[in-house]
Amino acid sequence: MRIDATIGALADSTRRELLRRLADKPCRAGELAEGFTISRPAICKHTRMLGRAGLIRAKKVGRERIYELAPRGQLAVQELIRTLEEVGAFWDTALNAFKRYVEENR
Amino acid sequence: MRIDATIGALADSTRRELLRRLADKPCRAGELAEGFTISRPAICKHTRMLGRAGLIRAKKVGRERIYELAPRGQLAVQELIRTLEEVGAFWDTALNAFKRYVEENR
DNA sequence: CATATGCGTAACCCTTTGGTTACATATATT
DNA sequence: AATATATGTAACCAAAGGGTTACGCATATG
Repeated sequence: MRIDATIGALADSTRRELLRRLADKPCRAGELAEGFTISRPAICKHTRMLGRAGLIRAKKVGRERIYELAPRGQLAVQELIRTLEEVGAFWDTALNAFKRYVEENR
Repeated sequence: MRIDATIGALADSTRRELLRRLADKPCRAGELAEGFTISRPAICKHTRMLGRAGLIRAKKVGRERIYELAPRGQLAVQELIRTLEEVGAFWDTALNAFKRYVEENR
C-alpha cells in the first residue's frame, strides 16, 4: 500500500520536524541536521526514509545537497488522512449499531 | 507523546482491519481471529498493541474475552488526524514562501 | 596539487515488530 | 472428576527502526 510507506515515514517526530523545517525553505543537508541532538548520519537515514515515501526530494548543487518538500507528498499525506478518517468513523458505526440494537430489543 | 502510540497502532493493516470488524459489533477473541491467515497468538499481540494505544478494550465473560472499541479511542484518532493535517499544511506554507520569494525578487 | 569540506554509506548495536509453535490457565461440559 | 474449549503467555526467530562511529568520495579552496 501507498499508505503504509507514508504512515511509516510520519510515525517519527524527528521526521515530522524535518518536514516542518522544509516548509520554511529548501535546506542543505548539513543545515537540516543542525539543532538535533542525534548525529548527521542519523538525520541522513531519516531523509532517506522521507524520500522513499515520496515526501521530500533532493537536488545536488555542487558538493551540497538541497532538500525540499516533494510536491506529490501533500497528496500522500491527504490520502493517509482520508484513510484515518475512515478509521475514526468506525466509532460512529459502532455507536449506530448499538443504537439499532437497543431499538430492536426494547 | 500520545500521538506516537496511536500512529504506531494504526500503522498496520491487520490492526486497522481488526478495528473495522469491531465497528460492526463487539467480538470474541477467537471470532476476531477468524479469516486471517496469521495465527491466533499473532492476532492476540495485535489486540494487545491496540489496547495499549487505548483504541480497544476487553471484558472477560466466562472463559471468553470480548473485545470492543474503546470510546476514548476515537479522540486519539482525531488528535492524530489533526497532527497530520498540520503536516499536510507544510506544503501550503512552502508554496506561500515561494510566492513571497518570487514577489520580492521581480 | 594538496587539503579541507559536505555528505552519503558501511558496519555495527540494541530494541521493536510481526510472526511462529508450544504451553499454561481458567472455565465449560460430560 | 475428567476432559474439552477459549484464550493469553513464553520462548524463539527474522526483519526493520533508530542510533552510533569510521570511512569514502566528490567538489571547493589555498
